Amino acid sequence: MATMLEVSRRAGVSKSTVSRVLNGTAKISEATRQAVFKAIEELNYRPNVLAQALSKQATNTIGLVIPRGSSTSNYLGLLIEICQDLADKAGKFLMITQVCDEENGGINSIRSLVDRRCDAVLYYNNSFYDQYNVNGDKLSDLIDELPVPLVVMNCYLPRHPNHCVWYDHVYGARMPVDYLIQQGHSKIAYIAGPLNQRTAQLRLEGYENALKDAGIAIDPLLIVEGDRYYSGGFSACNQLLQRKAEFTALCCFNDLTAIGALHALQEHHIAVPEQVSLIGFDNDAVLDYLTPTVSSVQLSAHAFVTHAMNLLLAKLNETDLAIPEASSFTGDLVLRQSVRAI
Amino acid sequence: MATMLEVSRRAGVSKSTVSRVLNGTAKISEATRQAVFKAIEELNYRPNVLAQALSKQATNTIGLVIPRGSSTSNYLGLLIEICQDLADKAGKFLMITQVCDEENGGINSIRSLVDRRCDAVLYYNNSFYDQYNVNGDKLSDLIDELPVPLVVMNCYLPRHPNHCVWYDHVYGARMPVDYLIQQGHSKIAYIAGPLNQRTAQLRLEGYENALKDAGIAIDPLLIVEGDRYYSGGFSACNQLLQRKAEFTALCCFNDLTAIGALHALQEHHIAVPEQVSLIGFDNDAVLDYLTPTVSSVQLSAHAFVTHAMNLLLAKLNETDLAIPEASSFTGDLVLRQSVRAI
DNA sequence: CTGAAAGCGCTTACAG
DNA sequence: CTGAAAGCGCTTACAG
Repeated sequence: MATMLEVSRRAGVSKSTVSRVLNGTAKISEATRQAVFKAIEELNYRPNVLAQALSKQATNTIGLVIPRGSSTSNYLGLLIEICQDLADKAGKFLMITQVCDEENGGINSIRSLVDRRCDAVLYYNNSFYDQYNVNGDKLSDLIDELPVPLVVMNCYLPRHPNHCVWYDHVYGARMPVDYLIQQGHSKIAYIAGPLNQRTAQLRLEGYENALKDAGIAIDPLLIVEGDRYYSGGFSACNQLLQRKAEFTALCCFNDLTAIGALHALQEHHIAVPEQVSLIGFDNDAVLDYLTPTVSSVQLSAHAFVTHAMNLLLAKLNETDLAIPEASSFTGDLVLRQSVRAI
Repeated sequence: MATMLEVSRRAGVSKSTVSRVLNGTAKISEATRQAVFKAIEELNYRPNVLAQALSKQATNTIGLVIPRGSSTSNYLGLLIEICQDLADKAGKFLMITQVCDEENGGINSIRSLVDRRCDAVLYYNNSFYDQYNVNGDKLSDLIDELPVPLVVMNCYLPRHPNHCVWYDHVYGARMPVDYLIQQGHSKIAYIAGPLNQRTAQLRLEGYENALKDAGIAIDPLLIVEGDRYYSGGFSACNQLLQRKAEFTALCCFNDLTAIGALHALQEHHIAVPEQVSLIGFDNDAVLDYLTPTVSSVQLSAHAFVTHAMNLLLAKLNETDLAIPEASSFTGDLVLRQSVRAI
């Protein structure tokens, strides 16, 4: 790998001149410019970005920490793609790394990006290991300590509301339940996500709140814990059926759970929506192609991620985004064949 | 951000000593060790990885270039997770970036990782923009030119067979067709992927080869182009039905296509598998939860990615993996309810 | 318009 | 066991 010094010698000029030609940071005579470019070409020279960064004390890089265990959803692809696009537009290099210390909530991964002198870091919290939101405190401490801006996605930090962007899972999860109640349902079952996961707790809370507010008693027999995968939805639904507790509607932690449940219902020849109305969560594209098509709640991942990136870029420019009340996102209920009034 | 110099002053020693304590690269008296650690603690010091890399002339980093437009599949999650795990195990930092120059096949993204002095780069080619495999030549040239090892996934480079790992799409795609023929089918339709994509071309070729080898004429009326999404499978299948060309089996470019097609068949009250046998490709987990469950071809992404990473690590150690014949991967046919003999 | 020199924050022979 | 010095490959005042 040729260095700038070698280029300068070959071109018969000084390093400084080569640097100036490359950065367009001073007027250089056309002759020397040509000579420099020729030498660069001949030596196949490429600047050492590390050295540049060290010297300039800036890397022009944004770090993104992505969660593990997302191989079952396409959320990750969206997240990365949106961040990449916005980083490109802002002229920043996006350096992505995956959480390597799940038990520690990814703190090490964030640190590692900062150690590489990212100008700012974006972190997606999958909340899986965060039963009591302990990571929340660690994250808050980290925000105070880090020399660069950190924006946290999918987690609400009371001490740093303007450093995070989160979904209102409670509200999102009660929307389908509210709707079902409005349609005359009162025996509404729920298959939760893994309840050691904060998102799962919050969504269950939404389900319960909707029932409470409607004066419907919460029946523990109508609540089962799934695992956020098809298989968990399938077996949870089978459990539900075994219990013989009647229900006319079933809400699920996510779409995979709902699809697993649908399969269980169909195996038992329980007609959807005639006998049971079904609603998922996430609005996966496949729902439109199932028979029946399945209703769901759509969280606008696009708006969400875009907001987070813009918040980060604003912090970089120290023009903190005027933050609307709270950077909280809810969702929309998307109705399909799987639901009917009673 | 405290520097090593500040730490050394606070501890009353030289920079060299601090460096040695941190790297365990020399015997240091316990007293000074303690003093150094104390100073580090007090100053909240973290080494500048950029400076370390520049000085050591090594970054201990592996670059991974991921494709765009993968937001519809969960392949990306798998790819990243496996690479991250293996990098962790090898004690390397994995630096991920997404292709930012699709039209150029990601060459710039690879370069940008090399400019950041990654010790080696892994690149997943999604082949979408590679109708005539032009990128293949560019990639081959790049391999010759780069100062570090580059391993290319999902693309066969004739000049560099030991720098790439690829799926045998032709063979993979003919497996279901061979099986159907063996089960007595001869009127087998096919919904292709977008045919400007190399993978789609190769899989179509597999379908055609199977028919040819069985002495079955290829009927253009039984071939439609989809778009690799549900919607394309749905409308392609509708086209197929409109043509009134009879078929007893339908193979698809991928599972999304098959699911879209299944929906179209069900809307037309065509029973699967009684009237039409259906086979997808990729073996998405959802297939087990559809009604009927849908057969597919499983490419072992895990083995594939693992092999690629190991190849890269071997190149880093200059102990080029003894490469079996060719780093080519086929798949397995996974049979489910959607297929029956005729 | 161009060069010599100092500096970015580390590591590592070379001495002692 | 420890320090002074040179070097990694750049950038950027400071001169001219």
